[in-house]
Amino acid sequence: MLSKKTRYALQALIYLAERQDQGPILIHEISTEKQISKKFLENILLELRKAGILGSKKGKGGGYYLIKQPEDVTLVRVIRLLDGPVALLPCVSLNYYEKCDDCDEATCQLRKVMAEVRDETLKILRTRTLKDILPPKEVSS
Amino acid sequence: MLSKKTRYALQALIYLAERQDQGPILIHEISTEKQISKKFLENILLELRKAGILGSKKGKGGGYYLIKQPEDVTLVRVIRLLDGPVALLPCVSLNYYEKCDDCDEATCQLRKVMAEVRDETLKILRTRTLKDILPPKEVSS
DNA sequence: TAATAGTCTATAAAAATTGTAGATTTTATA
DNA sequence: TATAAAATCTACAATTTTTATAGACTATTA
Repeated sequence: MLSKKTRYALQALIYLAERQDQGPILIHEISTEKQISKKFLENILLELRKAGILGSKKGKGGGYYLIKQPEDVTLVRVIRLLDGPVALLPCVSLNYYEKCDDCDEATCQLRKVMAEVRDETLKILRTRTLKDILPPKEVSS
Repeated sequence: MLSKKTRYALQALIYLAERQDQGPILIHEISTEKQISKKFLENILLELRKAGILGSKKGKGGGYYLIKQPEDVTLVRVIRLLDGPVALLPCVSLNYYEKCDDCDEATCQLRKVMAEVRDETLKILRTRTLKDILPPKEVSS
């Protein structure tokens, strides 16, 4: 399961993507609109900024804004940043690899299955971006 | 990531599958061989028994044994039992569904992506069984 | 220079995971 | 039939992770 942190991050990113031309948006506004604890959201937005996805401006008229195009922010990037590994076992994680003490990697069959799961998951999460999860435009009747 | 509980369960199942013809195996033996806390393992084996995957016998000469054929124990079954949902969001979980408070299911685009991830993951985990993760037979030279 | 708004460090609270204790029940067998 | 063996059950404890908060600090604007 994705953590709340990741889900909050995605919600905030959607909010900012929808207002990309409106200049800096207040943390407070996002936290109110999306019902996310403001202090918690601060940390999340900061991480997204440090990762180069968001920009920020301090002081009056400040706030956060998307500095990438929505189609350039992959879901896997956000998930890894806030949630950590995508893989189901540390020993098959590409970005957070750790040897597992219980399996011999050369022969462990579970590892092979989990590597397949990872690959199929990545196939999807690497190609889908923020743009793909923006709400569909309303069509008037 | 799979929990230790699930990983311990899989290890224990492998151990028992390899000894399916040897009658009941002691918890103590599995815990020693696989380096798993005995008391913790007790709980796990009990869950597997209640789920109808293992059988047990009390008293002298007792222990646990596999009551299904390894090819009939899917990985998804074990994972769901010990770990819970396979899906990355509660609102796309087939077995542990919960409405999410932050998305409108009809239009939420993230939900669609996560449903795809779930489907691809299930494609693999539903077809792979305990038999598939047993160690390969040694081939003499 | 006052008000605004993000940044930083640290901590606290809550939840989930992992692990333990000890009494109880069942079974085999001496 | 008494004894030892081994799973079962209930409850709790410790640890780790996740989620949330506090408050001082810095930068910016007007």
